[in-house]
Amino acid sequence: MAQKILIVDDEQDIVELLKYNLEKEGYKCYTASNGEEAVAKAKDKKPDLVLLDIMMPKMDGIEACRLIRKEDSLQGIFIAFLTARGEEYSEIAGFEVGADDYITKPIKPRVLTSRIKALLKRKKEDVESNELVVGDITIDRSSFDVVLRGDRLILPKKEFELLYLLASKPGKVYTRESILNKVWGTDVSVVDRTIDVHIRKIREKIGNERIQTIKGVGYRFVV
Amino acid sequence: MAQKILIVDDEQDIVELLKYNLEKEGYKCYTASNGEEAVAKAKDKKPDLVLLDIMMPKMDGIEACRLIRKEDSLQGIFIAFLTARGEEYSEIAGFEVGADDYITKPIKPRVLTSRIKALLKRKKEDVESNELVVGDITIDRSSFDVVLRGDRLILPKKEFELLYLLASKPGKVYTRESILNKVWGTDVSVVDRTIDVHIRKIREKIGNERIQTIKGVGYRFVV
DNA sequence: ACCCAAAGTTAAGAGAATATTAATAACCAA
DNA sequence: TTGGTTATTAATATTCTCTTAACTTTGGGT
Repeated sequence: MAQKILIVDDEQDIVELLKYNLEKEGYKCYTASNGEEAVAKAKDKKPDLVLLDIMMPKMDGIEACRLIRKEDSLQGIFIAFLTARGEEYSEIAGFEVGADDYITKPIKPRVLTSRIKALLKRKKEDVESNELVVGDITIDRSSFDVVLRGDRLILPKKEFELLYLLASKPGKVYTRESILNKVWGTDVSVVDRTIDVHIRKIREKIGNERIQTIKGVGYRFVV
Repeated sequence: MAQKILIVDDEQDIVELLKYNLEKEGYKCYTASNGEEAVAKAKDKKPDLVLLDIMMPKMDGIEACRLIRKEDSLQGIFIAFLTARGEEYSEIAGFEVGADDYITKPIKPRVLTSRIKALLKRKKEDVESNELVVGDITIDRSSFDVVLRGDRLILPKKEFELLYLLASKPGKVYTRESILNKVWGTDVSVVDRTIDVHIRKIREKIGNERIQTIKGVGYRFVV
């Protein structure tokens, strides 16, 4: 199935230009003209990639990006900013908010398509890896459930993400810091005990022995 | 250890600018001024990232990139092109030849460092999952495991760090002073017996003969 | 062989990190 | 909004690591 791209810009000309060129390459395109619309359409269409202009009325691209990143259902989505040359600050903010790439205007169609192809190729490779089987546990990102020796468990989001992280590299010790970065994100600030509490909840459900504590270091999942 | 960046550009000013800014961020930088030199230095220094100008005398960046990609010993290396605005063709060729990113001139230091950090962060996490194999012992930083002839041992943090230090250079004698500096840090003050006690605990677990005492000097790990 | 500084040993207590519990806050769906 | 679930925090308990002190042993130098 064709990969989907959501194009967001308040200048209609640019939207058309992009849409024309990308559809020629076989991508399915959707469009939006401001941040709010972008977030709504992203939730609705679940595109693979969002091309997001930064300067827009109502809600700017940075904010839209932040909201999209927060959305559970839009996890592996790629976001690339469209930015005019010279918007130095925005570029930095863009990366901090989790952009995967940014593309400078004026847009050169051949460059654009080449670049997008490269981006989406990476993505395609990632995506197929969403069912984890470790020992007697199966963790499935797409259905969001954990199956332990035949029993289906339901974990809330944070617990799921945390378990998924640990189980994705069995044996590897994750420090509290890296757990925070990966499960909670870089900008939030939560107290350390929060992690313990989540670990405890998970242990309650899957058994104590599967997650080990390495005191002074972190946690790891063992088979 | 600091991550290494190889900067390649024929314009000395640009090389200096990049070097200055990246070293300020704590990266170790090497430089080259043309494609041939770049390939040679890449093989020699094994950088984590190559910043590669496209237009250069002797051998251009595209060709250099191709050669680096072919080199077995340089597998996981990252390559980002430096490209002047308007070099449309080159950008496309760059992606086709396997660039991970490209950065447009004129270079804005804050954007550059922000971007490079994002790139290298991904990489660092992979690399650091390295294991040390000395004789019949395997010491794995990422899992915090010490495996002795198949048996998995769990050492507390300090013991682990100490063993890791000694085992990282088998045969080398570490003085008490340097052990303190590296395992405990420069500012703390602990009594000398503390080291003995830790050594003892380690010896208990891995056997006496693997860590030798050189009286009046220090300790060393032997195979 | 003796002395003495350096290293080894042991056990106990301080201290730090994590576990647990319960209460509160944020969130989401009906 | 409301009711129910999830997330976070605070307070307290528990566990394990680290350090120390006191004492013993070792081994090189005279």
